[in-house]
Amino acid sequence: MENTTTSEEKSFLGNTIMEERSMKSNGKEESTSMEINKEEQGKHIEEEENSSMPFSAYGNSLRITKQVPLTMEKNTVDLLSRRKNQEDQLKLAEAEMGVVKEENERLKMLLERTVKEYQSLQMQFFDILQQENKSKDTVPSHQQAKEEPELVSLSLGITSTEPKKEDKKNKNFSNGQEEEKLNGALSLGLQDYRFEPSSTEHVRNNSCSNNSFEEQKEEEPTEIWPPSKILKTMKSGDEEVSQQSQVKKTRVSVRARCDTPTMNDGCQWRKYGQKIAKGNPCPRAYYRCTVSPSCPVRKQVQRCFNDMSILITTYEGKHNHPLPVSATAMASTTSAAVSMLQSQSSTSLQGGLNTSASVPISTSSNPHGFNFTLSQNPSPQHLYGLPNSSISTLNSHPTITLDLTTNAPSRLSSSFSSAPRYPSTSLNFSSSFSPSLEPHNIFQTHWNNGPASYNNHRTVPAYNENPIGNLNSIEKHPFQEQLYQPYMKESIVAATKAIASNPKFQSVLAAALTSYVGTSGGGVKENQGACESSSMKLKWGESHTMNPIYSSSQNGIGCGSSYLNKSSSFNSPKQGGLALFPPNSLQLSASNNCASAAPPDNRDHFKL
DNA sequence: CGCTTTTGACCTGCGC
DNA sequence: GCGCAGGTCAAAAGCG
Repeated sequence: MENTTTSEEKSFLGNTIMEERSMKSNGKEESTSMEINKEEQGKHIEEEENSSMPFSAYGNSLRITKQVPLTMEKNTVDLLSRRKNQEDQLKLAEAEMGVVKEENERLKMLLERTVKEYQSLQMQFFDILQQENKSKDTVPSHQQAKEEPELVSLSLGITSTEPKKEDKKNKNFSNGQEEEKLNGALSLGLQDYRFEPSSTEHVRNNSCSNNSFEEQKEEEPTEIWPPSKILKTMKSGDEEVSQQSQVKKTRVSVRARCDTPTMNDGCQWRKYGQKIAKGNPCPRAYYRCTVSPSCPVRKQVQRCFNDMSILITTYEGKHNHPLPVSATAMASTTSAAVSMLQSQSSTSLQGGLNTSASVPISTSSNPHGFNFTLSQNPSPQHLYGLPNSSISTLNSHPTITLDLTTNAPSRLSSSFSSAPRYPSTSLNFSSSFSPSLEPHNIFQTHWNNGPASYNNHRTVPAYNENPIGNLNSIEKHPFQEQLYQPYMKESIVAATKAIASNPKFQSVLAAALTSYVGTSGGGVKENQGACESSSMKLKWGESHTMNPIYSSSQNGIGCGSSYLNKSSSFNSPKQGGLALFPPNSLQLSASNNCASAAPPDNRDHFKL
């Protein structure tokens, strides 16, 4: 202020109003910013007023003296106008602060509501489980025995072990107890996904099979589970064993579009064989889980002959070791699918060997939702008039297919500029994601915090209380609008509808969503390394035909799996993050096919 | 050098 | 019992 006074004095001494004006306009004290606080402004004004006093005191000349009244008047007017402006600015700033505060409050409330909704959803989930447990009390003991393990395991398939083969395969275990310990102790969460065998959901044979899984037909010719087989096993006396055998062979097939040789599911796999299967010139690769030497889980990877962009990954078995975070997504999802299949199977068996169990897991109105296909029946059957659901049986390999390639409406395709060619849909899992579900990183940035973050976005809560209603309301909130990408909203809406019509779908969806979140959350974060060489980006709607999470391995195998893996050992086609996110859904894109060998440095390049 | 992939041989189950 | 197909083994080769 000292300088100001000095300059003003000079100005005043300069005897011209123009000079003063010039000085004021150029002076530092001129407040042009709202950032100046009231106190400073007050001082400023006061000093300026005082500065005018010396002026008259100096009174160097008559001429100057004569100008004093005019100068003072102008000065006063100027000061008043400035003060007015400052006050206006102050008010403006206060108003903005008020807006910000309101927004802050709104966000707080949103967060609280989200937390509440999450808790509510959790309670509902547990209630369902409890109800299921109650209903299970009435189920034959042998079935309980069969399904029990399912409850406690985060498995890709169903466990159990065929006496003969398993003994051979598990020879690494010193004894059965040890293995049991592993199975029990190492199980991860999300194991409680089960499905209520609601009778109303069964036996809805729909002949329409427009979208039946063609690949499934090829690979797994649908046929009715021969009653003779069932009878034979039942006659064998050891129902439990037969059940387990059946369970053991249950498979979960994931159909997803993927440019890379294999899908990244978060696990570490080692290829142990390759064969040309009948009906498909594309070789089928056989992988086994290498996270644990004794892990019985196997997976088969094969391209769809009709659409080479589609990768069919079939899982069988149950992990007997802790899974990488990135792998839990796929595991929980497949586990849920298996559980559903199992519940259906058991229900069917209960009902007199009728194998036409049906589970409506997809809806015609769910263009990018989950598409589950149960392979347990002779001919694909659509349940609930759902074109994408079918049941078939592959000998002793009941298979449930998660079809993540369903075409989405052209409208959707266009909205996601990038993947015009593959308008796929569905809730893909990434870590992908995935994305690189990503699932393949699918979500790293937004979902770093896992489920919690996810919930904060109100995706889950949205359908919890009032699915459709909330979703609709979401569209009205700009803030939420950003969070909810169009495809996301549509997926959720579709999922909501499906849930409304099928209780079992809740579990599946829950698992899938969990996968969604889980992958993006921990999985992606922890394992993105491998695949992000090309700065994986988690972009909503960016189109890439490849699944976000998928990464390629050294040999080209490795659809996004690597990016999820931290360890360098996770290179190759082995890993995965939940990569079930089709192009049109959550997508993680990589400028290149994420190579497993990608430098870890690029891990956190995910964007939403 | 250790791990992974490749690939031909072998094993197993099923249908005829 | 034979043939076919799916699935697995294991030695050799490749890769980092």
